Amino acid sequence: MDDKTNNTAPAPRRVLPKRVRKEQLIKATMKCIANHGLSGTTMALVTKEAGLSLGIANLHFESKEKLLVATLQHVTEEYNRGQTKILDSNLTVAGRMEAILQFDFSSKVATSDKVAVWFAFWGEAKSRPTYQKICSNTDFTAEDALCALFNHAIEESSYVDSNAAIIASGYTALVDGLWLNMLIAPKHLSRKQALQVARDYLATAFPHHIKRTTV
Amino acid sequence: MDDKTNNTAPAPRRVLPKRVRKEQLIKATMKCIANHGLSGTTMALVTKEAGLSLGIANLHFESKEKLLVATLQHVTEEYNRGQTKILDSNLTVAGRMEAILQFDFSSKVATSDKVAVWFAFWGEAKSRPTYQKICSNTDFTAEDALCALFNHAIEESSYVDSNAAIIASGYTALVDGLWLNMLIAPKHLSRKQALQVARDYLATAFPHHIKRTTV
DNA sequence: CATTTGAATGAATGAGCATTCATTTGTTGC
DNA sequence: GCAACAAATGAATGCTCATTCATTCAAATG
Repeated sequence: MDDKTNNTAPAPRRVLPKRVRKEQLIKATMKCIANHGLSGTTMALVTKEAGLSLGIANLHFESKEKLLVATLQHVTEEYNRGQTKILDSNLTVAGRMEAILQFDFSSKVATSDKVAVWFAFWGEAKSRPTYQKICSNTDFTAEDALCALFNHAIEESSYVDSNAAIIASGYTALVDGLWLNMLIAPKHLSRKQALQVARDYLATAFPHHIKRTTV
Repeated sequence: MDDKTNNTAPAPRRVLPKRVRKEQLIKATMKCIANHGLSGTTMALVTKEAGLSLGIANLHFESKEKLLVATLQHVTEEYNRGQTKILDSNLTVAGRMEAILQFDFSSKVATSDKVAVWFAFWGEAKSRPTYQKICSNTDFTAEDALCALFNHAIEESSYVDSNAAIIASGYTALVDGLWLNMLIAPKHLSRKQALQVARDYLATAFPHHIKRTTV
């Protein structure tokens, strides 16, 4: 009787394709960074979190450093893809703006885990060219895309004295700053409040496109 | 020839008061964090940077952790003191606003070294209650103080539909975000540009107090 | 000048951690 | 059913680094 119901499950070892293993490990890395910080993230913790053996991360990623970079890329690429999808959609300019707002503060993007990863790397970026490149490229991409949208809005309603580049720069920084505050003091700044602050910013810049929520 | 002119200066040991040593070590820690990141900051590096012996940091701070916390506090307290000094001054409301803008993007505050320290700890704050408390308290203090100033401005010029709390929250987040971008991509966002973005924000909210810089 | 005090030093210690690789085990082709 | 192969494991290895503490030395005291 090779009974599978023994509760001290010994070693249900499985062979799975590389893709699946990599994904498992990246997910586990994100959780570890969120819960223990970048400095507290060890290979032992990550592999335990993934329910796998110690050696497996090096098998699939070659080194801890490469696993970390892959994790950062995973998060940033996910963000850029989501943003691009909205900006390339066939919504109206106002519709796209509203969608961006919802996206930036949705429960999918503004997840504590993901934002924690984001800032963990940002904090080390100054001394790590690899991290710096990934982080800044993500930000540039996001900002440039927004700039294009804002220029359309300015043309459409001929706002005077408006500078799309400045507003895009401001909006990007504002979102980063709000995420930071949500991360560190979620009880002080909720997602809903952060969304209100961001909407307020766009409503002020583009009153014909975005309506301020009544306070 | 026991020649004292040998250029590998041997050991001009000095005894100095605790206060001075502590300050030296905190300065050195800031530099290390800026140049090597929090994870790359070792006791050996810090003490070498300070030109002192390996054991001295533990002598004066008891542990690495306590040295790091002292460094974070040094930076945050300096910021809060500077901000308070402006807000408690006898300048007009508009004058205080302008002074805050200049202060937040002055070469004293927005120094690469200091901002790097700031964000290095912010990145780890989620998993470190001690860091989290210091970082979030600093932000609350700054935000509350601004909120009071903005309320005065609203009374003064009876702006309609303005909510000081939201604007303060937004301004604080905006400054954090701008610092972040300056830190990571100084070539993409200069101090001057960042100041313009921040001024734009306040000029939009308080047009009677702050004038937009022409673009 | 002799003595005491405690600041400063840095070699030695030991803990923690990434990485390696011999071994085990599941899978595939014959 | 049996090789041959590749995925997975985790004990062992060796390195990095915070911390300790016996020793050295500058200043204060009489």
